[in-house]
Amino acid sequence: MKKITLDDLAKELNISKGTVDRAIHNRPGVSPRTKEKVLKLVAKYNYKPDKVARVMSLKAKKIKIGVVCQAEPGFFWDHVIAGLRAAQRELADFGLELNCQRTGYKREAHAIIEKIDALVAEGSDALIIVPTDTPKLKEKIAQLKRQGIPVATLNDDLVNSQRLFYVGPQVRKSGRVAGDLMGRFLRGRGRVATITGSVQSFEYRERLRGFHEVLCERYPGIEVVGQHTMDYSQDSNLFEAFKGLDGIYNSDGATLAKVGELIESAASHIVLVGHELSEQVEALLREGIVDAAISQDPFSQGYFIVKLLFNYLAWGVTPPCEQMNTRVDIILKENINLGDQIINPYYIP
Amino acid sequence: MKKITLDDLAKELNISKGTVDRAIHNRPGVSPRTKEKVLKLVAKYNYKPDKVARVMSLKAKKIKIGVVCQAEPGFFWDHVIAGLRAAQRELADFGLELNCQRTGYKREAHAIIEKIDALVAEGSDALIIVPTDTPKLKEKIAQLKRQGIPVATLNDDLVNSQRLFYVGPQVRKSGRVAGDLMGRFLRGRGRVATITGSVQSFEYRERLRGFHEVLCERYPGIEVVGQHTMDYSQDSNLFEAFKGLDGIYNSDGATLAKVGELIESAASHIVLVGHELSEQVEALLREGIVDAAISQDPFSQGYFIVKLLFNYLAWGVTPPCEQMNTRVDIILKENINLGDQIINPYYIP
DNA sequence: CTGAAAGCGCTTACAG
DNA sequence: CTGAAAGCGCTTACAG
Repeated sequence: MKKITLDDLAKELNISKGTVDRAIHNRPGVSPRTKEKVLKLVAKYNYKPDKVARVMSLKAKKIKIGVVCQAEPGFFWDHVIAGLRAAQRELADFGLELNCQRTGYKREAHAIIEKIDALVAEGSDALIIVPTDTPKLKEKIAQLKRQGIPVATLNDDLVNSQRLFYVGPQVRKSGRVAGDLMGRFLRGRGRVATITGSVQSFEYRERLRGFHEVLCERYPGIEVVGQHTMDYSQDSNLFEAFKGLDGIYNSDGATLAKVGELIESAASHIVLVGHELSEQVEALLREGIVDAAISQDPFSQGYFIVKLLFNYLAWGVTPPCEQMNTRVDIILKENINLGDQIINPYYIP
Repeated sequence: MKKITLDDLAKELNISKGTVDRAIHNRPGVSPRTKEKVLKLVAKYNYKPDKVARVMSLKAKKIKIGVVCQAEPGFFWDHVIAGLRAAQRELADFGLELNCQRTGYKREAHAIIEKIDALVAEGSDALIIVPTDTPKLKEKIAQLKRQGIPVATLNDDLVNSQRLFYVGPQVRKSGRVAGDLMGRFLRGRGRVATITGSVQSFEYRERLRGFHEVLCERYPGIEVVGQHTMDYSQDSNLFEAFKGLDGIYNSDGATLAKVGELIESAASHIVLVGHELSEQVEALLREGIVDAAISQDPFSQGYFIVKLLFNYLAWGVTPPCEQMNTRVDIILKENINLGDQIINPYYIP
């Protein structure tokens, strides 16, 4: 029942540990015959190298992961970064080094590629990026793959690229959840409007699509009477547009607090459903202005993408699937701040 | 910038590594003067022993955690166990051994204590238990603490005991969330009844309390017209009692599927809010019979309590607080099965 | 292509 | 009370 070691295998085959090790890890300089013998025995005993010993003997070698990550809005991305850092702390003793480069709100492909090149030059073994959907970036990812540098996508996927895997939300589903909430809160009837970011984005479009789908399928008594856009960084007055509405769905994750304030100043009783938490949104939830906020669990996005990529690099563990999704959390007045991250022993608030 | 090691400290003080090690870990046989010198230097450099090397040198020593855990209902506890196992797999190479003993639906103190004694006899370094609130068990926990065996409570806390920490849900809050949902789904008016488990339990009582609190505070137009009990293991017919109701709150986590089926057969449009997921409850959510199920994230309960206790035993990391809460997840038709556990690389479905 | 040996940074049994 | 040394299970530079 004792755990089998390299030494055991070497003794049984009457060869040295070094040779066994080389055979197992496909290192050059092992005769095919020897290699075969070794692999047979490995399979027989289901031998797995001891992780701790491996890290121990590789002390000098660091595993470097480079990150190119959006910086704004902070109420969302700060939590992603907190997750990245939590994983970094957890894995520091196992040789992980994380280099995190932040970009602005607009993720221009050229800026991302520039940061990627810098990270590669500095010696990154793998990259985590928040991509934009451009051919240039896809080509870059393919090229990195050829160089042996795997890329994982965070928060936004790049489906037809050579990226290794994706960690992030299911945006369409989160739109469907919004539709579900709106339908229930209005008991199936009323006039609603949608407000979305002015930027053309896959994310915003998919959310709206999910929202409309659910209204069509299950709440025919709800009429969508207006579709507005709004900019994260500019003021906007949709005051007039709110008249006579029963509900508003705010589908981008950046303007919920603004919309809430507009409604508040209009002193109307519109049901407001939107995405992402921030201090302001939490306050508006408490006041009853925002009725529900749907969160995509930013902390977990950062935390798990690092753990998954590290497992891949350090122990050769391939993730269970290509797309791994964070939760779609429904936050109401009564479950703001419940549990969640605080339970993670590496989380530092 | 190089990481400082035991050897560095020893060289700087012109003493041996062994002595430095003994001083740092409060092991016997170090003169006060030497100890002081060492600790001063440790503080100066903020020296932290390398975790990997520590585990490496302690290979022979296992850290044994014993678990006394409820077994039923399986739709809930199976996920707790899955979480325990996930943590076990993650930490196996670091010396964790987990021995999990399961009890039945009713957690009799004497049965729990029996299992505790067996686990201690077998050499457990620490215990995780799902307690019942009896003086005997509290006394047992105090006694274990005196023996140097820390106890963590899972899912159900024992507040005035000597337990080290608690991981589990905030039951009162989850009742409040239920009240919030009921109020919103009924738009603030209607007749509702509550159904709870027939067992006297802190958990059930607190949930009902939270539910009533929110109705009182925020939804005066909702009238509670009936309070029923129901047994997890017995049939029950509340058919008549459902007449004329707009909503039902099912506060125990075990009978939601049953209540749902009763409502289904009555073909009525009662809003049904309850706790915990199971295959049947998921089916009822899809059919629209159950309107919302509130989950307390059983997987995380199992996963994190093991990680936290292991961190305490292996590296001396004390958890950030005494009570660590898992999430209060709101599950509707549209966010069944979204993300969550699958993202954990050690989760095996 | 293969082996013997040193080393990663701790811990501990043994000797003094 | 203190030191010198062996050992945990891998990896790799070096020698053959």
